[in-house]
Amino acid sequence: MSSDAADLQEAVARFVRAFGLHQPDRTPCGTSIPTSEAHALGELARDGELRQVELVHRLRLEKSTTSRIVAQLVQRGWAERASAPGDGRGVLVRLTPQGHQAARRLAAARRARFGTALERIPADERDAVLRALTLLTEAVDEP
Amino acid sequence: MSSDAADLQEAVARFVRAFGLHQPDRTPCGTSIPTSEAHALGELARDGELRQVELVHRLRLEKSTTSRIVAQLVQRGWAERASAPGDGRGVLVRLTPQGHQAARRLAAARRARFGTALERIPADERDAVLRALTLLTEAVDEP
DNA sequence: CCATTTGGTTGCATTATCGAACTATCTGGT
DNA sequence: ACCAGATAGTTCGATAATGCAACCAAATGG
Repeated sequence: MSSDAADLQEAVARFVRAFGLHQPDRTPCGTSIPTSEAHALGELARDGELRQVELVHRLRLEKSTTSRIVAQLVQRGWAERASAPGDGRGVLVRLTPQGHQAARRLAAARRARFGTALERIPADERDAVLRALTLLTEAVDEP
Repeated sequence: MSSDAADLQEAVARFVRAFGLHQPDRTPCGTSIPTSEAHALGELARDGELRQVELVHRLRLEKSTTSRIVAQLVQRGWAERASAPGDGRGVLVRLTPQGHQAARRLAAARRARFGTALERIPADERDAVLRALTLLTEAVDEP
């Protein structure tokens, strides 16, 4: 049985719905922060601080959208803007201590959600699933 | 190397961004109809006609949201509502000829998009990717 | 026959996204 | 040095999508 484009399309569509990616205001992980902020928070937690433009690239959003997301993080007291060293145009976004704490909560919620999912995948298939997802991401990614 | 929840979370996050699931007004497949309508259209094309409540289940959306999506399809002239046979409350959503045509266009666009993605996946991995995606969908789906 | 469940619709509130217009800064070529 | 063009951000306006609550109509089951 060889897979064709339609099968793949359908599998992706199913995944999107099953995972609840339709809900923009609630992360699939159950925390109460908006999805985009969760993505941004995750990236920021990874590096502690990031150029805003780097966030644009990682999140694949318009700079205007990204600017707003950062503004929201700042408003929550989770991040602060500083001017980027060596570039007067740039903004450096840095997590505050509360931001780091929020990121830890988010990470815990994610672990919970993905942990139970992982348990439902036969142990000897887990690496294959992860690998497949990575392959698919690269395949679907347009440059 | 065994996968853990964090790896899975990250892989999913990457996929979501790479595939462009953030854009609500344009399907990842490049057609100009809104994402939700595309999903609905796909399901309707599959069966020709569906109870609206069935659409609610398949799309995993609120009945209000679904009602609106159907209204939009009707407004485009792609679907029509009829009262469900044997149930005076129910609505039967049926694709019009133009609706079927739109569905074919959508299917073609999807094939194009997923076809090139598929080409980028090594041939001997394709079945594995599809299988993994299905496994993941089941794992992530909460009852 | 009435209470409850089920299927739908509409109004209200939130959130998200993009593109365009505008400002500020940096960079490369002359 | 200087100016044109690229780059980084912000703000504004328009669109889309979603959920919840309130409400109505039809079915169902004691």
